[in-house]
Amino acid sequence: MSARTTGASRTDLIADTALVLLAERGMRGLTHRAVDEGAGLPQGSTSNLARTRLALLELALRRLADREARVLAPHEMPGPASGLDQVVDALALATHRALTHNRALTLARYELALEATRRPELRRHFDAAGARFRDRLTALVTAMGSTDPDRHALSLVAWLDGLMFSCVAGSFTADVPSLDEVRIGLRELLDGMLGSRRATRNG
Amino acid sequence: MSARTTGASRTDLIADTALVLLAERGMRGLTHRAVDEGAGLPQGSTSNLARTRLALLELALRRLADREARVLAPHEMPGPASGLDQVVDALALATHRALTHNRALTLARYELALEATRRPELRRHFDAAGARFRDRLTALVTAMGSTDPDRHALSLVAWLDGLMFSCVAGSFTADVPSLDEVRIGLRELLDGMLGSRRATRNG
DNA sequence: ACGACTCTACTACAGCCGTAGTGCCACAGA
DNA sequence: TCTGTGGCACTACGGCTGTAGTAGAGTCGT
Repeated sequence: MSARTTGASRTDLIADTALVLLAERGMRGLTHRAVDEGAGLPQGSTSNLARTRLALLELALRRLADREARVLAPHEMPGPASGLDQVVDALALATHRALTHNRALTLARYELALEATRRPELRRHFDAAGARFRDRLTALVTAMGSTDPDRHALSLVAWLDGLMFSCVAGSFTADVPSLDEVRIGLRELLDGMLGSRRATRNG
Repeated sequence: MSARTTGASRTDLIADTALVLLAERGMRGLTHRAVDEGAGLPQGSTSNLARTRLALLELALRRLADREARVLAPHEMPGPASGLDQVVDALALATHRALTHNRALTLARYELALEATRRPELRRHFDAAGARFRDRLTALVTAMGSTDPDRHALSLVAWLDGLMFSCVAGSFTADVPSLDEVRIGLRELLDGMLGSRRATRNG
């Protein structure tokens, strides 16, 4: 309740508010003044912390990467040594959470991804964060016997990201698939990629 | 040529310019005045044709649906009676074109999809257009022997849309996959969905 | 030929946006 | 205690945005 938030927590508050605004009002709704108001801080606070608009976007993106890294933390994700089922479960769970509990964060990410198309500074941060996740997936499919890890990792990312986008902003907004549906679909994709030899093993 | 464009062609010119602006400058770059300038029309033209911002967005969305409908026209897409290979080829080609020749249109679609999250009027138009495509896919996978056509159609849309987003605005911006890579990935997904019985048939 | 109607060009205005300048306060080091 | 240093609150301003009013030109039916 201290109206006074200091240091890092103040920065995080502003960044989180920016992410919420991105999700709720889009790129046009993110302004210095709107963040001040949304965060309950006096006018000028945001403008002071992030002097330019680009600085504000970078702040939000850094915070987004932090929070998603926590969600996808290594200890949450199975290592390359794990079985297929564990990988499927972990990925499906993370995806399902992004559609429900973390919906706002997911939306904000797409807003920033589109903006990064036009802002090289953002794109750099974005690619760095994405590469970490992609490399993890590449190692995973390699361990599973993929014959073309890079392409398979792309395929996997595309399916996961596309499912999230379709359910959050696309033609499937109404009904979010259940965790089981995500799991089954993901399993099918992996079966197709890895060949039918391990297709229906369950366990 | 005539600096004077009349009637429907004028409307289309304004809508197309709006789509280009969405792709190149994003939601914040789409303004009545920017469209005037981009289209080479006198100031006030866009403001007059689409009095409010929502009207301008609806105009752009209608035009987008028209142009995409032409790309995905029935005679371009194989009917339910076609073989698996024809379906894969047609979908892969349309997707690959969206990444190369129609990249701007694809980007504009994602901008509008995100905006539709917050504008019920846009969402209605959007869902109607999406439903037509989805229904076609549902019929297709049904004809192929899918055991769960709705979920498989969603899976297919997710993969296609996710691939496009990842390559146009995501972590794979740099290298667009070749037409063959799209085809192979799509084939793998279908194999997984439909079971391995028709997996590697070729021809 | 003429009047009604539509489309176009131009202008006005209130509000909001990004950015930057300035003085103030709290706290750390000497 | 004095002083400097960094963050904070507040204010200013030029520019752009969405929206709307109005008058004139062009078009069509009769």
